[in-house]
Amino acid sequence: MSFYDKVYYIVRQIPKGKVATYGQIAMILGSPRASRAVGYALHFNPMPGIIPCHRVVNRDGHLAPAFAFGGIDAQKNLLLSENVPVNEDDTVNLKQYRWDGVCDTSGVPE
DNA sequence: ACCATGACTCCAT
DNA sequence: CATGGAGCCATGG
Repeated sequence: MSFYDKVYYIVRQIPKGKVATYGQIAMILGSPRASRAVGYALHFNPMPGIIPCHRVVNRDGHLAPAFAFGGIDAQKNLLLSENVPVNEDDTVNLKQYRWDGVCDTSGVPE
């Protein structure tokens, strides 16, 4: 499994009604500073319908400025559909909605 | 191995 | 709070 594939695997596991940050995904993959590579991975192969990238936000909970599914508006709409409130600033309350699931690569296929 | 790229993050101004 | 510069990482040429 490539780094990117792991990213997709992790993102796919984000439970409905929760969001994860690039940094958190990177941390789960074992490289807390690879947030950049994570974002790049999602960008170059978003796999619509399979990877809920709308649940992936930056450290501020701010939605991606270049959401490929139809813009931030679409991403915001998707989050709202999952009971995840989005502020006027296009941000979510990480304090309450940050994904606190598994934090290791135990179940991540190589 | 080196350079360039990018949905990131941190620090300084 | 807005803007700019530098650091980090994985991938591809």
